[in-house]
Amino acid sequence: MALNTLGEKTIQTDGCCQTDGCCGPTQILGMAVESAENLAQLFKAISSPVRVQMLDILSRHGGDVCVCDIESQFDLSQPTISHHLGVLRKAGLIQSEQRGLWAFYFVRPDALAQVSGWLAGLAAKQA
Amino acid sequence: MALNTLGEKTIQTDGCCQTDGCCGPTQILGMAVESAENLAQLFKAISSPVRVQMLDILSRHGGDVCVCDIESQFDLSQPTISHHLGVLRKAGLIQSEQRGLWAFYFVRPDALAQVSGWLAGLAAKQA
DNA sequence: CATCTAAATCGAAGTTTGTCAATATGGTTT
DNA sequence: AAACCATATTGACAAACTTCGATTTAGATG
Repeated sequence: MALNTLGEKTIQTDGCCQTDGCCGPTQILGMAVESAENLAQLFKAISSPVRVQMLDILSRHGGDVCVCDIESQFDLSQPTISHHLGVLRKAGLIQSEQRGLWAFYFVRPDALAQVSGWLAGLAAKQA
Repeated sequence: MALNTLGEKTIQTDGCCQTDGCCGPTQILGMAVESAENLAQLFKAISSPVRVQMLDILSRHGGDVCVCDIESQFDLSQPTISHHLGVLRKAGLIQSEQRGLWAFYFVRPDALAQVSGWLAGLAAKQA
């Protein structure tokens, strides 16, 4: 159990361990580094105003949206739009489908739910 | 309404407008740029593995956590820890309280709920 | 087949981020 | 008051990100 220099407990152990020696201060890190990296990567993918708006557009529309229509909503070059869509796609948050000359994008609700769920869990643990 | 060069509708208008001319293609962007920037800033604050783990630690523990105990969970210098905590604090996701020599941090569930809520809304809109 | 079009990729410039050593700040102990 | 301790701030540097112009790719059209 972690003690500060006053000898006070600075981390309360929960349920499983009420006594010293049961589980040390390392216990307060309950998340695998790997999970943290996966989650951080998802958050990083959303962490741009452009990509937030892209997700908004795609979700607001029930189905597929043509890249050309996304492009027209921003004052950005075509390569930049393509880059941002690529970031969201590589993160697994959206998916694309080629139909003829056009590419259509749509959100992957499962991926969004995963991120949303983790955040909801954080807030919920706060009694 | 957006048409591709085949003359096909590439964006379906929803409920409010079924005919051309009611609301143009600009309608598909339903979010204020300002909101997008605010949300993106919150996501950016979470978009690092270190800060994801910090949020996990703080939420896993019901109350305040001393900085010294957070520090001991990472193989990072003290200034770096302080920097990451500062990013989360400036974003409004966590809050700190000075008690004597020590600083204690805790999460702000309302801020987490805001982000989580937006994401849940995105996923929900997908019928 | 030559041309056109939509989207992706490449390469480069400018900006932001992550990290640490050094230092500053503000409270505590002797 | 002098020394000490925990945390924050500053300054510097490397890595990553954003953006664009130029080019490439792949499908459609004449």
